[in-house]
Amino acid sequence: MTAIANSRRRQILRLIWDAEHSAGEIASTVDDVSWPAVSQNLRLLKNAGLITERRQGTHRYYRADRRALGPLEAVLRQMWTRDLGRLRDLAEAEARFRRRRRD
Amino acid sequence: MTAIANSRRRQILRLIWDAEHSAGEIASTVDDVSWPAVSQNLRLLKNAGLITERRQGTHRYYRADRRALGPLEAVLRQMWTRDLGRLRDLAEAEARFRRRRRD
DNA sequence: GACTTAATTTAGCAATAGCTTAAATAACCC
DNA sequence: GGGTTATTTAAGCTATTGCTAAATTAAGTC
Repeated sequence: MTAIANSRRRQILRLIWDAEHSAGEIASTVDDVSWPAVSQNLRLLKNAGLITERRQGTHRYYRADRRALGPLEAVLRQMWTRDLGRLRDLAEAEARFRRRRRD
Repeated sequence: MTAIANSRRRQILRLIWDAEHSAGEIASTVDDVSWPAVSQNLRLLKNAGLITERRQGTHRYYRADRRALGPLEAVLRQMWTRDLGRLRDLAEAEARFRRRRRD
């Protein structure tokens, strides 16, 4: 529960929702944060049993364990679409602002 | 989301799930915690829009806003029954212990 | 108005969460 | 073995969280 209470971790979960990704891919996608921070969040998610880890060579691939997430899945989906809504609103406000300046 | 990440607040929500209760009733039911602490958690829940408040005289009655909780309801129910399970397990372990001592 | 009861707000404190930088591990390649 | 790449662990720091005790507000009663 506390695992998905954090927005960075929700972002990570979204990244590894449909397909597995290596720690490096995740860390370079999530920005404004260092690699170790991402690694720590991955460990927390794994300890909570919400993601799976597959090691291959020097890489570690992570993936959301949707079964383990249970009813949290619905909550996550709601929050993700809400985030998208906020982004869209921001973009629209930005566009209105530019249009007004141009006129 | 962070609102229900806290076990005290989940406990409060369970108390005011089916019927409204006054702040005092809630505070005296939830134990190991002071009134102000309960009051603060109630305010947090209210700011998050998850509970409603009705004032009558010197009393304030709170109640869970199940519509606002949306998919969080399923998560809460799962956690509550899980807590019950833990309590039952504890009780059973306790019983086994006593039985063994009695023999 | 003074008094009681119900509840909240304020101030301050201890524990925790999440981060950063630097050091360590682990698998691979030459 | 030495070097490189991928990732984690460790140590330490700051911000936030949840609490308590004390002060405050608010509504009713005499």
